Amino acid sequence: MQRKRAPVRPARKATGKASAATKKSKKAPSSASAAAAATASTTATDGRRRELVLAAYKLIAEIGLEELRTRDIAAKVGINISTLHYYFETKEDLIAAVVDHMTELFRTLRAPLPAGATALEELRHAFVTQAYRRRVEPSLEVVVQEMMMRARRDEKVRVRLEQMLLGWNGYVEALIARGIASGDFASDLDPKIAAAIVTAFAMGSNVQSGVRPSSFPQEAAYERLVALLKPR
Amino acid sequence: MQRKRAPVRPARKATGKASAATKKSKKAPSSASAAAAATASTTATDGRRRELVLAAYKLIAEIGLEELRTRDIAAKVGINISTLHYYFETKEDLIAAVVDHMTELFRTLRAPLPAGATALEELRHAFVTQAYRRRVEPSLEVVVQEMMMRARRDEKVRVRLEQMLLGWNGYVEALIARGIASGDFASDLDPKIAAAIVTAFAMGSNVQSGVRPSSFPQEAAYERLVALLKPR
DNA sequence: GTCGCTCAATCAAGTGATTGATGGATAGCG
DNA sequence: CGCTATCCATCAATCACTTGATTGAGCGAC
Repeated sequence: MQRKRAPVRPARKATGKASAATKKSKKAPSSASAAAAATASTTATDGRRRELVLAAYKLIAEIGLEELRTRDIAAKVGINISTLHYYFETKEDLIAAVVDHMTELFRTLRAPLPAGATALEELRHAFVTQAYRRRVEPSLEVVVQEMMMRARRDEKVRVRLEQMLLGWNGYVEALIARGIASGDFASDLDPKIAAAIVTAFAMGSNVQSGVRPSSFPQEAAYERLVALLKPR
Repeated sequence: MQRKRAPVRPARKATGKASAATKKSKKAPSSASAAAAATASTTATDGRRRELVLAAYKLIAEIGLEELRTRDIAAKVGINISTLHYYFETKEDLIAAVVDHMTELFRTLRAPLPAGATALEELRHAFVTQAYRRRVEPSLEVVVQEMMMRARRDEKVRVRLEQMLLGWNGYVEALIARGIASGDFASDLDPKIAAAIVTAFAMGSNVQSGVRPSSFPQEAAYERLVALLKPR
Protein backbone atom coordinates (compact mmCIF):
# COMPACT_ATOMS: atom_id res chain seq x y z
CA MET A 1 0.00 0.00 0.00
CA GLN A 2 2.86 2.35 0.65
CA ARG A 3 5.66 0.60 -1.20
CA LYS A 4 4.64 0.01 -4.78
CA ARG A 5 8.05 1.03 -6.13
CA ALA A 6 8.34 0.71 -9.87
CA PRO A 7 10.61 -2.18 -10.94
CA VAL A 8 14.16 -0.89 -10.89
CA ARG A 9 15.68 -3.32 -13.33
CA PRO A 10 13.38 -4.49 -16.07
CA ALA A 11 15.62 -7.54 -16.60
CA ARG A 12 14.15 -11.00 -16.17
CA LYS A 13 10.72 -9.51 -16.61
CA ALA A 14 9.57 -12.54 -18.58
CA THR A 15 10.50 -14.83 -15.75
CA GLY A 16 8.75 -12.61 -13.32
CA LYS A 17 5.55 -12.64 -15.31
CA ALA A 18 5.77 -16.39 -15.66
CA SER A 19 6.16 -16.87 -11.98
CA ALA A 20 3.24 -14.60 -11.35
CA ALA A 21 1.11 -16.54 -13.78
CA THR A 22 2.21 -19.81 -12.26
CA LYS A 23 1.26 -18.62 -8.82
CA LYS A 24 -2.39 -18.23 -9.67
CA SER A 25 -2.66 -21.84 -10.70
CA LYS A 26 -0.83 -22.96 -7.62
CA LYS A 27 -3.83 -22.87 -5.38
CA ALA A 28 -5.59 -25.54 -7.37
CA PRO A 29 -3.23 -28.52 -6.98
CA SER A 30 -3.21 -28.07 -3.24
CA SER A 31 -6.37 -30.00 -2.51
CA ALA A 32 -5.61 -32.56 -5.18
CA SER A 33 -2.16 -33.37 -3.85
CA ALA A 34 -3.47 -33.31 -0.31
CA ALA A 35 -6.06 -35.90 -1.17
CA ALA A 36 -3.46 -38.02 -2.92
CA ALA A 37 -0.58 -37.80 -0.44
CA ALA A 38 -2.83 -37.89 2.61
CA THR A 39 -0.25 -37.23 5.32
CA ALA A 40 2.93 -35.99 3.61
CA SER A 41 1.21 -33.00 2.03
CA THR A 42 1.67 -30.75 5.05
CA THR A 43 5.28 -30.04 4.18
CA ALA A 44 4.62 -29.36 0.50
CA THR A 45 3.80 -26.08 -1.24
CA ASP A 46 0.37 -26.01 0.28
CA GLY A 47 1.87 -26.52 3.70
CA ARG A 48 4.17 -23.54 3.36
CA ARG A 49 1.31 -21.27 2.36
CA ARG A 50 -0.62 -22.45 5.36
CA GLU A 51 2.35 -22.02 7.66
CA LEU A 52 2.75 -18.44 6.49
CA VAL A 53 -0.92 -17.67 6.97
CA LEU A 54 -0.92 -19.17 10.45
CA ALA A 55 2.23 -17.29 11.44
CA ALA A 56 0.82 -14.01 10.15
CA TYR A 57 -2.48 -14.67 11.92
CA LYS A 58 -0.74 -15.24 15.25
CA LEU A 59 1.52 -12.24 14.83
CA ILE A 60 -1.45 -10.01 14.11
CA ALA A 61 -3.09 -11.22 17.29
CA GLU A 62 0.09 -10.55 19.24
CA ILE A 63 1.30 -7.23 17.91
CA GLY A 64 -1.48 -5.96 15.66
CA LEU A 65 -1.58 -5.10 11.97
CA GLU A 66 0.14 -1.80 12.65
CA GLU A 67 3.42 -3.47 13.50
CA LEU A 68 3.15 -6.54 11.32
CA ARG A 69 6.36 -7.03 9.30
CA THR A 70 6.91 -9.50 6.50
CA ARG A 71 10.36 -10.30 7.93
CA ASP A 72 8.87 -11.32 11.24
CA ILE A 73 6.34 -13.56 9.55
CA ALA A 74 9.05 -15.27 7.53
CA ALA A 75 11.25 -15.60 10.61
CA LYS A 76 8.41 -17.19 12.57
CA VAL A 77 8.09 -19.85 9.87
CA GLY A 78 11.86 -20.13 9.66
CA ILE A 79 12.24 -19.14 6.02
CA ASN A 80 13.68 -16.28 3.99
CA ILE A 81 11.67 -13.22 3.04
CA SER A 82 12.02 -14.01 -0.64
CA THR A 83 10.44 -17.36 -0.03
CA LEU A 84 7.51 -15.58 1.55
CA HIS A 85 7.20 -13.51 -1.62
CA TYR A 86 7.36 -16.70 -3.62
CA TYR A 87 4.07 -17.77 -2.07
CA PHE A 88 2.45 -14.37 -1.74
CA GLU A 89 3.27 -11.66 -4.25
CA THR A 90 2.56 -8.89 -1.76
CA LYS A 91 1.98 -8.41 1.92
CA GLU A 92 -1.56 -7.42 1.02
CA ASP A 93 -2.19 -10.81 -0.58
CA LEU A 94 -0.95 -12.59 2.50
CA ILE A 95 -3.24 -10.50 4.68
CA ALA A 96 -6.19 -11.37 2.48
CA ALA A 97 -5.33 -15.04 2.94
CA VAL A 98 -5.27 -14.46 6.69
CA VAL A 99 -8.80 -13.08 6.46
CA ASP A 100 -9.87 -16.26 4.69
CA HIS A 101 -8.33 -18.36 7.43
CA MET A 102 -9.97 -16.20 10.06
CA THR A 103 -13.37 -16.47 8.39
CA GLU A 104 -12.99 -20.23 8.25
CA LEU A 105 -12.19 -20.36 11.94
CA PHE A 106 -15.13 -18.12 12.73
CA ARG A 107 -17.44 -20.45 10.83
CA THR A 108 -16.19 -23.78 12.08
CA LEU A 109 -15.09 -23.09 15.63
CA ARG A 110 -18.22 -23.72 17.65
CA ALA A 111 -19.10 -25.29 20.93
CA PRO A 112 -21.01 -28.55 20.27
CA LEU A 113 -24.74 -27.88 20.01
CA PRO A 114 -27.01 -30.50 21.62
CA ALA A 115 -29.28 -32.09 19.03
CA GLY A 116 -32.86 -30.92 18.99
CA ALA A 117 -32.11 -27.61 20.68
CA THR A 118 -34.86 -25.02 20.61
CA ALA A 119 -34.26 -21.64 18.96
CA LEU A 120 -33.96 -20.02 22.38
CA GLU A 121 -31.37 -22.57 23.43
CA GLU A 122 -29.49 -22.11 20.21
CA LEU A 123 -29.32 -18.33 20.61
CA ARG A 124 -28.03 -18.82 24.13
CA HIS A 125 -25.62 -21.29 22.63
CA ALA A 126 -24.31 -18.58 20.31
CA PHE A 127 -23.00 -16.86 23.38
CA VAL A 128 -21.53 -20.08 24.73
CA THR A 129 -19.78 -20.42 21.42
CA GLN A 130 -18.39 -16.92 21.78
CA ALA A 131 -16.95 -17.84 25.17
CA TYR A 132 -15.71 -21.11 23.73
CA ARG A 133 -13.86 -19.29 20.96
CA ARG A 134 -12.32 -16.96 23.50
CA ARG A 135 -11.05 -19.94 25.43
CA VAL A 136 -9.66 -22.20 22.74
CA GLU A 137 -8.69 -19.50 20.23
CA PRO A 138 -8.33 -16.12 21.94
CA SER A 139 -6.55 -14.70 18.90
CA LEU A 140 -9.68 -14.86 16.81
CA GLU A 141 -11.61 -11.88 18.11
CA VAL A 142 -8.51 -9.71 18.12
CA VAL A 143 -7.76 -10.53 14.51
CA VAL A 144 -11.37 -9.96 13.53
CA GLN A 145 -11.31 -6.50 15.07
CA GLU A 146 -7.97 -5.64 13.47
CA MET A 147 -9.36 -6.64 10.11
CA MET A 148 -12.51 -4.58 10.66
CA MET A 149 -10.27 -1.53 10.86
CA ARG A 150 -8.23 -2.47 7.85
CA ALA A 151 -11.36 -3.16 5.82
CA ARG A 152 -11.88 0.57 5.47
CA ARG A 153 -8.81 0.91 3.29
CA ASP A 154 -8.14 -2.57 1.92
CA GLU A 155 -10.67 -3.68 -0.64
CA LYS A 156 -9.71 -7.36 -0.50
CA VAL A 157 -10.25 -7.39 3.25
CA ARG A 158 -13.49 -5.42 3.01
CA VAL A 159 -15.08 -7.80 0.54
CA ARG A 160 -14.22 -10.86 2.61
CA LEU A 161 -15.32 -9.32 5.88
CA GLU A 162 -18.59 -8.16 4.38
CA GLN A 163 -19.33 -11.75 3.40
CA MET A 164 -18.50 -12.97 6.86
CA LEU A 165 -20.79 -10.42 8.48
CA LEU A 166 -23.61 -11.16 6.07
CA GLY A 167 -23.27 -14.86 6.78
CA TRP A 168 -23.30 -14.33 10.51
CA ASN A 169 -26.29 -11.98 10.44
CA GLY A 170 -28.09 -14.38 8.13
CA TYR A 171 -27.55 -17.27 10.52
CA VAL A 172 -28.85 -15.32 13.50
CA GLU A 173 -31.74 -14.00 11.45
CA ALA A 174 -32.86 -17.49 10.44
CA LEU A 175 -32.49 -18.61 14.02
CA ILE A 176 -34.69 -15.83 15.32
CA ALA A 177 -37.26 -16.41 12.59
CA ARG A 178 -37.45 -20.01 13.68
CA GLY A 179 -37.79 -18.92 17.30
CA ILE A 180 -40.62 -16.57 16.45
CA ALA A 181 -42.46 -19.35 14.65
CA SER A 182 -42.04 -21.72 17.60
CA GLY A 183 -43.08 -19.09 20.12
CA ASP A 184 -39.63 -18.79 21.73
CA PHE A 185 -39.32 -15.14 20.70
CA ALA A 186 -41.78 -12.28 20.62
CA SER A 187 -44.03 -12.41 17.58
CA ASP A 188 -43.65 -8.71 16.82
CA LEU A 189 -39.92 -9.00 16.19
CA ASP A 190 -38.46 -8.37 12.75
CA PRO A 191 -35.86 -11.16 12.41
CA LYS A 192 -33.47 -9.00 10.40
CA ILE A 193 -33.60 -6.15 12.91
CA ALA A 194 -33.32 -8.46 15.89
CA ALA A 195 -30.33 -10.18 14.29
CA ALA A 196 -28.70 -6.80 13.76
CA ILE A 197 -29.18 -6.02 17.44
CA VAL A 198 -27.69 -9.32 18.55
CA THR A 199 -24.66 -9.25 16.27
CA ALA A 200 -23.92 -5.57 16.86
CA PHE A 201 -24.12 -6.14 20.59
CA ALA A 202 -21.83 -9.17 20.41
CA MET A 203 -19.29 -7.23 18.39
CA GLY A 204 -19.35 -4.09 20.52
CA SER A 205 -19.26 -6.21 23.62
CA ASN A 206 -16.01 -7.79 22.44
CA VAL A 207 -14.53 -4.39 21.63
CA GLN A 208 -15.36 -2.96 25.04
CA SER A 209 -14.04 -6.07 26.73
CA GLY A 210 -10.78 -5.54 24.89
CA VAL A 211 -10.34 -2.16 26.56
CA ARG A 212 -11.83 -2.83 29.97
CA PRO A 213 -12.02 -6.64 30.36
CA SER A 214 -12.69 -6.63 34.10
CA SER A 215 -15.46 -4.07 34.34
CA PHE A 216 -17.64 -4.95 31.37
CA PRO A 217 -20.44 -7.40 32.31
CA GLN A 218 -20.33 -9.37 29.09
CA GLU A 219 -22.12 -12.54 30.19
CA ALA A 220 -24.91 -10.90 32.13
CA ALA A 221 -25.57 -8.41 29.35
CA TYR A 222 -25.88 -11.12 26.71
CA GLU A 223 -28.13 -13.19 28.91
CA ARG A 224 -30.36 -10.19 29.53
CA LEU A 225 -30.47 -9.28 25.86
CA VAL A 226 -31.66 -12.74 24.90
CA ALA A 227 -34.34 -12.51 27.61
CA LEU A 228 -35.53 -9.21 26.12
CA LEU A 229 -36.35 -11.03 22.91
CA LYS A 230 -38.77 -13.46 24.59
CA PRO A 231 -42.51 -13.02 24.20
CA ARG A 232 -44.01 -10.64 26.70
CA MET B 1 7.02 1.63 20.23
CA GLN B 2 9.29 0.22 17.61
CA ARG B 3 11.88 2.97 17.35
CA LYS B 4 13.19 3.64 20.85
CA ARG B 5 16.75 3.88 19.62
CA ALA B 6 19.24 4.75 22.32
CA PRO B 7 20.66 8.26 21.99
CA VAL B 8 23.49 8.11 19.49
CA ARG B 9 25.40 11.06 20.72
CA PRO B 10 25.12 11.70 24.44
CA ALA B 11 25.97 15.35 23.82
CA ARG B 12 23.49 18.01 24.86
CA LYS B 13 21.92 15.54 27.22
CA ALA B 14 21.38 18.20 29.85
CA THR B 15 19.53 20.36 27.35
CA GLY B 16 17.44 17.38 26.34
CA LYS B 17 16.40 16.72 29.89
CA ALA B 18 15.70 20.37 30.43
CA SER B 19 13.51 20.55 27.36
CA ALA B 20 11.65 17.49 28.54
CA ALA B 21 11.10 19.06 31.92
CA THR B 22 10.02 22.31 30.31
CA LYS B 23 7.51 20.53 28.14
CA LYS B 24 5.55 19.20 31.05
CA SER B 25 4.94 22.66 32.39
CA LYS B 26 4.00 23.89 28.95
CA LYS B 27 0.45 22.67 29.11
CA ALA B 28 -0.32 24.92 32.02
CA PRO B 29 0.27 28.40 30.56
CA SER B 30 -1.93 27.52 27.60
CA SER B 31 -5.23 28.27 29.28
CA ALA B 32 -3.80 31.18 31.19
CA SER B 33 -2.45 32.89 28.08
CA ALA B 34 -5.59 32.06 26.19
CA ALA B 35 -7.69 33.75 28.81
CA ALA B 36 -5.37 36.74 28.81
CA ALA B 37 -4.82 37.21 25.10
CA ALA B 38 -8.35 36.22 24.15
CA THR B 39 -7.97 36.05 20.35
CA ALA B 40 -4.24 36.13 19.52
CA SER B 41 -3.49 32.95 21.42
CA THR B 42 -4.36 30.63 18.56
CA THR B 43 -1.04 31.21 16.82
CA ALA B 44 1.08 30.80 19.93
CA THR B 45 2.58 27.65 21.43
CA ASP B 46 -0.80 26.38 22.49
CA GLY B 47 -2.07 26.91 18.97
CA ARG B 48 0.70 24.83 17.44
CA ARG B 49 0.04 21.97 19.80
CA ARG B 50 -3.59 22.11 18.90
CA GLU B 51 -2.85 22.31 15.19
CA LEU B 52 -0.71 19.20 15.45
CA VAL B 53 -3.34 17.30 17.39
CA LEU B 54 -6.04 18.27 14.91
CA ALA B 55 -3.88 17.34 11.93
CA ALA B 56 -3.02 13.97 13.47
CA TYR B 57 -6.68 13.38 14.31
CA LYS B 58 -7.76 14.02 10.74
CA LEU B 59 -4.98 11.93 9.27
CA ILE B 60 -5.90 9.01 11.50
CA ALA B 61 -9.48 9.26 10.25
CA GLU B 62 -8.28 9.36 6.65
CA ILE B 63 -5.54 6.75 6.53
CA GLY B 64 -5.65 4.99 9.90
CA LEU B 65 -3.11 4.60 12.67
CA GLU B 66 -1.34 1.90 10.69
CA GLU B 67 -0.08 4.39 8.14
CA LEU B 68 0.15 7.48 10.29
CA ARG B 69 3.55 9.16 9.83
CA THR B 70 4.96 12.03 11.83
CA ARG B 71 6.21 13.62 8.61
CA ASP B 72 2.72 13.71 7.18
CA ILE B 73 1.35 15.29 10.32
CA ALA B 74 4.02 18.00 10.28
CA ALA B 75 3.47 18.58 6.56
CA LYS B 76 -0.27 18.95 7.08
CA VAL B 77 0.43 21.72 9.59
CA GLY B 78 3.11 23.15 7.33
CA ILE B 79 6.02 22.78 9.74
CA ASN B 80 9.19 20.77 10.06
CA ILE B 81 9.38 17.39 11.78
CA SER B 82 11.74 18.71 14.40
CA THR B 83 9.19 21.36 15.29
CA LEU B 84 6.69 18.58 15.85
CA HIS B 85 9.15 16.95 18.21
CA TYR B 86 9.54 20.27 19.96
CA TYR B 87 5.91 20.07 21.02
CA PHE B 88 5.62 16.31 21.46
CA GLU B 89 8.62 14.31 22.55
CA THR B 90 7.39 11.16 20.85
CA LYS B 91 4.79 10.07 18.39
CA GLU B 92 3.18 8.15 21.22
CA ASP B 93 2.70 11.37 23.20
CA LEU B 94 1.05 13.03 20.25
CA ILE B 95 -1.29 10.10 19.84
CA ALA B 96 -2.22 10.29 23.50
CA ALA B 97 -3.06 13.95 22.98
CA VAL B 98 -5.24 12.97 20.05
CA VAL B 99 -7.14 10.61 22.33
CA ASP B 100 -7.73 13.51 24.71
CA HIS B 101 -9.06 15.63 21.86
CA MET B 102 -11.23 12.77 20.69
CA THR B 103 -12.63 12.19 24.16
CA GLU B 104 -13.43 15.87 24.45
CA LEU B 105 -15.27 15.80 21.13
CA PHE B 106 -17.14 12.69 22.19
CA ARG B 107 -18.28 14.40 25.35
CA THR B 108 -19.21 17.78 23.98
CA LEU B 109 -20.50 17.04 20.49
CA ARG B 110 -24.20 16.45 21.06
CA ALA B 111 -27.37 17.28 19.29
CA PRO B 112 -29.30 19.83 21.38
CA LEU B 113 -31.55 18.11 23.89
CA PRO B 114 -34.98 19.68 24.42
CA ALA B 115 -35.41 20.81 28.01
CA GLY B 116 -37.56 18.61 30.21
CA ALA B 117 -37.10 15.51 28.08
CA THR B 118 -38.18 12.23 29.61
CA ALA B 119 -35.66 9.43 30.09
CA LEU B 120 -37.14 7.59 27.14
CA GLU B 121 -36.78 10.66 24.96
CA GLU B 122 -33.25 11.19 26.15
CA LEU B 123 -32.22 7.62 25.32
CA ARG B 124 -33.71 8.05 21.87
CA HIS B 125 -31.82 11.30 21.73
CA ALA B 126 -28.57 9.43 22.35
CA PHE B 127 -29.08 7.84 18.98
CA VAL B 128 -29.93 11.16 17.39
CA THR B 129 -26.64 12.42 18.80
CA GLN B 130 -24.84 9.49 17.25
CA ALA B 131 -26.28 10.38 13.87
CA TYR B 132 -25.49 14.03 14.51
CA ARG B 133 -21.86 13.20 15.23
CA ARG B 134 -21.68 11.14 12.07
CA ARG B 135 -22.96 14.10 10.10
CA VAL B 136 -20.94 17.01 11.51
CA GLU B 137 -17.84 15.04 12.50
CA PRO B 138 -17.64 11.75 10.60
CA SER B 139 -14.00 11.31 11.62
CA LEU B 140 -14.92 10.77 15.24
CA GLU B 141 -16.20 7.23 15.15
CA VAL B 142 -13.35 6.10 12.93
CA VAL B 143 -10.75 7.54 15.29
CA VAL B 144 -12.49 6.02 18.29
CA GLN B 145 -12.37 2.59 16.69
CA GLU B 146 -8.74 2.98 15.67
CA MET B 147 -7.86 3.91 19.22
CA MET B 148 -9.77 0.94 20.59
CA MET B 149 -7.41 -1.28 18.66
CA ARG B 150 -4.32 0.59 19.73
CA ALA B 151 -5.45 0.51 23.36
CA ARG B 152 -4.43 -3.14 23.54
CA ARG B 153 -0.77 -2.24 23.18
CA ASP B 154 -0.51 1.42 24.18
CA GLU B 155 -0.98 1.99 27.89
CA LYS B 156 -1.54 5.74 27.56
CA VAL B 157 -4.33 5.16 25.09
CA ARG B 158 -5.83 2.34 27.12
CA VAL B 159 -6.14 4.39 30.27
CA ARG B 160 -7.78 7.31 28.48
CA LEU B 161 -10.17 5.12 26.54
CA GLU B 162 -11.16 3.21 29.63
CA GLN B 163 -12.15 6.49 31.26
CA MET B 164 -14.17 7.48 28.22
CA LEU B 165 -16.02 4.17 28.18
CA LEU B 166 -16.70 4.29 31.91
CA GLY B 167 -18.06 7.80 31.56
CA TRP B 168 -20.28 6.85 28.68
CA ASN B 169 -21.62 3.74 30.39
CA GLY B 170 -22.16 5.73 33.55
CA TYR B 171 -24.19 8.33 31.71
CA VAL B 172 -26.42 5.75 30.07
CA GLU B 173 -26.73 3.85 33.31
CA ALA B 174 -27.95 6.92 35.19
CA LEU B 175 -30.32 7.69 32.37
CA ILE B 176 -31.84 4.24 32.46
CA ALA B 177 -32.09 4.31 36.25
CA ARG B 178 -34.03 7.53 35.96
CA GLY B 179 -36.25 5.97 33.31
CA ILE B 180 -36.97 2.98 35.49
CA ALA B 181 -38.00 5.25 38.36
CA SER B 182 -40.29 7.26 36.12
CA GLY B 183 -41.84 4.18 34.57
CA ASP B 184 -40.35 4.77 31.11
CA PHE B 185 -38.34 1.56 31.28
CA ALA B 186 -39.15 -1.91 32.60
CA SER B 187 -38.82 -2.12 36.36
CA ASP B 188 -36.93 -5.43 36.26
CA LEU B 189 -33.99 -3.91 34.38
CA ASP B 190 -30.58 -3.65 36.01
CA PRO B 191 -29.37 -0.19 34.92
CA LYS B 192 -25.74 -1.27 34.66
CA ILE B 193 -26.57 -4.29 32.54
CA ALA B 194 -28.98 -2.37 30.34
CA ALA B 195 -26.38 0.35 29.83
CA ALA B 196 -23.84 -2.28 28.82
CA ILE B 197 -26.32 -3.60 26.25
CA VAL B 198 -26.98 -0.16 24.82
CA THR B 199 -23.36 0.97 24.59
CA ALA B 200 -22.09 -2.35 23.28
CA PHE B 201 -24.79 -2.30 20.63
CA ALA B 202 -23.98 1.28 19.65
CA MET B 203 -20.32 0.45 19.32
CA GLY B 204 -20.77 -2.78 17.38
CA SER B 205 -23.34 -1.10 15.21
CA ASN B 206 -20.76 1.51 14.22
CA VAL B 207 -18.17 -1.14 13.49
CA GLN B 208 -20.50 -3.14 11.28
CA SER B 209 -21.61 0.01 9.52
CA GLY B 210 -17.98 0.72 8.75
CA VAL B 211 -17.68 -2.52 6.81
CA ARG B 212 -21.16 -2.74 5.27
CA PRO B 213 -22.68 0.74 5.51
CA SER B 214 -25.53 0.10 3.12
CA SER B 215 -26.86 -3.19 4.41
CA PHE B 216 -26.76 -2.68 8.14
CA PRO B 217 -30.09 -1.34 9.51
CA GLN B 218 -28.55 0.93 12.11
CA GLU B 219 -31.49 3.25 12.76
CA ALA B 220 -34.19 0.62 12.89
CA ALA B 221 -32.13 -1.61 15.13
CA TYR B 222 -31.47 1.15 17.64
CA GLU B 223 -35.11 2.17 17.66
CA ARG B 224 -36.15 -1.42 18.29
CA LEU B 225 -33.60 -1.89 21.03
CA VAL B 226 -34.91 1.13 22.92
CA ALA B 227 -38.43 -0.21 22.55
CA LEU B 228 -37.33 -3.52 24.07
CA LEU B 229 -36.42 -1.69 27.25
CA LYS B 230 -39.92 -0.32 27.79
CA PRO B 231 -42.17 -1.84 30.43
CA ARG B 232 -44.10 -4.84 29.26
C1' DG C 1 21.40 38.59 25.32
C1' DT C 2 18.67 35.06 26.05
C1' DC C 3 14.59 32.67 25.31
C1' DG C 4 10.91 30.59 22.58
C1' DC C 5 10.22 28.68 18.17
C1' DT C 6 11.73 26.99 13.85
C1' DC C 7 14.29 24.47 10.25
C1' DA C 8 17.95 22.00 7.10
C1' DA C 9 20.56 18.22 7.46
C1' DT C 10 21.33 13.93 9.07
C1' DC C 11 21.20 9.42 11.72
C1' DA C 12 20.34 4.53 12.28
C1' DA C 13 17.31 1.10 11.98
C1' DG C 14 14.30 -0.58 9.41
C1' DT C 15 10.94 -2.05 5.26
C1' DG C 16 8.62 -4.38 1.30
C1' DA C 17 10.27 -6.14 -2.58
C1' DT C 18 13.69 -7.98 -6.19
C1' DT C 19 17.54 -10.41 -8.19
C1' DG C 20 20.38 -14.07 -9.48
C1' DA C 21 21.89 -18.29 -8.08
C1' DT C 22 21.61 -23.12 -6.03
C1' DG C 23 20.30 -27.93 -4.57
C1' DG C 24 17.11 -31.32 -5.44
C1' DA C 25 13.20 -33.62 -7.52
C1' DT C 26 10.92 -34.90 -11.92
C1' DA C 27 10.30 -35.62 -16.70
C1' DG C 28 11.87 -36.66 -21.35
C1' DC C 29 14.84 -38.97 -24.49
C1' DG C 30 17.90 -42.16 -26.59
C1' DC D 1 19.63 -47.20 -17.34
C1' DG D 2 22.06 -42.90 -17.75
C1' DC D 3 22.01 -38.19 -19.02
C1' DT D 4 20.15 -33.83 -19.57
C1' DA D 5 16.36 -30.11 -19.54
C1' DT D 6 12.95 -28.20 -16.48
C1' DC D 7 10.82 -26.77 -12.64
C1' DC D 8 10.07 -26.12 -7.68
C1' DA D 9 11.45 -24.15 -3.46
C1' DT D 10 14.76 -21.72 -1.24
C1' DC D 11 18.21 -18.15 0.16
C1' DA D 12 22.04 -14.38 0.54
C1' DA D 13 22.54 -10.04 -0.86
C1' DT D 14 20.85 -5.95 -2.09
C1' DC D 15 17.77 -2.07 -3.70
C1' DA D 16 15.46 2.16 -3.10
C1' DC D 17 13.03 4.34 0.05
C1' DT D 18 10.81 5.16 4.71
C1' DT D 19 10.61 6.56 9.37
C1' DG D 20 10.99 8.36 14.18
C1' DA D 21 14.18 10.96 16.17
C1' DT D 22 18.33 14.20 16.92
C1' DT D 23 21.57 17.95 16.31
C1' DG D 24 23.09 22.45 15.95
C1' DA D 25 22.25 26.71 14.15
C1' DG D 26 19.29 30.81 12.92
C1' DC D 27 15.91 34.39 13.88
C1' DG D 28 12.75 37.57 15.93
C1' DA D 29 11.00 39.51 20.30
C1' DC D 30 11.16 41.26 24.79
